[in-house]
Amino acid sequence: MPMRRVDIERVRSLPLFQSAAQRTFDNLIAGAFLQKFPAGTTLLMEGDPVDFLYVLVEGLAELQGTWNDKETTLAVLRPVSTFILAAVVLDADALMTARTIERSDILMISGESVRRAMKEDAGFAVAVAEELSGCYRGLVRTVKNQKLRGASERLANYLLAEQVSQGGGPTLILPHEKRVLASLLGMTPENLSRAFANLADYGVTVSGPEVTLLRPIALDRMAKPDRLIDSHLLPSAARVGMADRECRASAAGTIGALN
Amino acid sequence: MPMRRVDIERVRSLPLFQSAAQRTFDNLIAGAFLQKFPAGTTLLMEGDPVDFLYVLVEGLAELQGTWNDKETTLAVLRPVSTFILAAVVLDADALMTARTIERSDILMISGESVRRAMKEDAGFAVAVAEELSGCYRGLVRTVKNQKLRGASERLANYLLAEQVSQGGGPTLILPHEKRVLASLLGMTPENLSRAFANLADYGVTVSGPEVTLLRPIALDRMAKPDRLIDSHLLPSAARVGMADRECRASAAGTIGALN
DNA sequence: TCGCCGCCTTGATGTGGATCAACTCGCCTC
DNA sequence: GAGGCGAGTTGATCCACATCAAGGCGGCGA
Repeated sequence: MPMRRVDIERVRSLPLFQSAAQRTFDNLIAGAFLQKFPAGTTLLMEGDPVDFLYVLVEGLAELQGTWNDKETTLAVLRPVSTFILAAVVLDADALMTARTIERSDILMISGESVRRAMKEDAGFAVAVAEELSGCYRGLVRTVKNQKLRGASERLANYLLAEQVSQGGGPTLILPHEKRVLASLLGMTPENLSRAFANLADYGVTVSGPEVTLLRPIALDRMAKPDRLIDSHLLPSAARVGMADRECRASAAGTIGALN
Repeated sequence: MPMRRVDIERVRSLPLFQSAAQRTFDNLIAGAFLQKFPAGTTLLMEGDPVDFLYVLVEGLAELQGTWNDKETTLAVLRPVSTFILAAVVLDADALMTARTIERSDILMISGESVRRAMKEDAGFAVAVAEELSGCYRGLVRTVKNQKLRGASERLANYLLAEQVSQGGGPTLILPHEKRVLASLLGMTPENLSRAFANLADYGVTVSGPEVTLLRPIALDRMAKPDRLIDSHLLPSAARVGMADRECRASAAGTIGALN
């Protein structure tokens, strides 16, 4: 329950908190608490009022949306990222359900104190606006990805993005069940299997959670990744700093800090 | 080119600017200019650097995304709304193309000065964060709408939303060409026609741009609108103020202030 | 007034993806 | 080690939606 110094440092170094005054940051974490949740825990239900800003410090979590008994995954979050920020800022009800995928450590910061901190510390308010801008742009990418691409194209681009985020080697590990990936990419599990089968022609081989890209150039040619949809291809690597936090948000995949 | 007092007042009363200090506001519009554009003008191309925050004061505009020679409409904007805010905050390239649909009056505010104003005026920075939160949530609704509903369901919900936004009468006027609507709803024009035909069973009759809902209850039962997707059904109408700006963002339709 | 040109509609056909059902395989329990 | 999951794959079928091809209709310019 009490935060370790290490965890505090990790949170402090998030873009969201980096430019906040020390006093602001102290106030924020003063009333916050770190909690461990087992896999599969629902942290927050769609439609519920949101009392906390959540920070995933360790583990894996998922944001999903529901309608008419259908369910879809909107994002998979990995550490360290914040979520539910927009609802906190507006003090509104959650539009998405948040669930842990793995056992996770989650920091919960009072929403009320976040709103207060924004009013008192312009630096923090700016950071919040920047974070939200990145989230927003991540979602724009997601919508374009959904509306403009077919299923295998979405998968191909997801794989290419995962590849770079896992170091660029030819083989990568799917970070979670295929069923979750299918939902994230907007298809059924059955269809994800078939999409993988299609990509075999482009040198994609699958073995359990392990995917190897044997012909990355061929795959790239079919995937046609685009910097205005797929955030893994950065403009030039020059601007690594602040404003680039957007780059953590991937259209098809793990959206860094979503809400 | 010089702004009329009326226009200034309209802009000033936007949620984005309401809580800004007078001095901040004056600085912002000092370097701004109002310009008229004919219908079909491209204001900003996908991928271009963004130098201005745009405010649609009069007319109708559209935001679209492209990939691989395909095009899709992400939002239709009506006055008064701002757009391209997220890109301005991050000083990043545009992810969407902005086009006028009708002859429009557009106010352009220096992006640089917006970023400066945020740092100097915490009230304004908070307003920007709130605006972005609303935009973000609008997009979450859009994604859910897209991934969870079928074409006729999307159309039905669009019509119900338009109905309330046009005063609640049984007949409403489509604000733009059907082809744009089709793209916005994620289908082809041909399919939009057929979707309208489907809805005939639920009392929807179409005559040119004029749509009449003869059996709103039946239509509602098939559309299954949901407050977590369709923002036209507000929680309680109690909170009309600030934080509720989000309500202007409609999942399927005219997203109030998008970027 | 005629004729052209978009927008919209309608029909015929094709296809991507959903659905339903069966089967495998690894894992966990007993 | 037998049984029983639940995840994943595979195949058969179905359906929603896209695509292709005409045709109607209204607006606008010559």
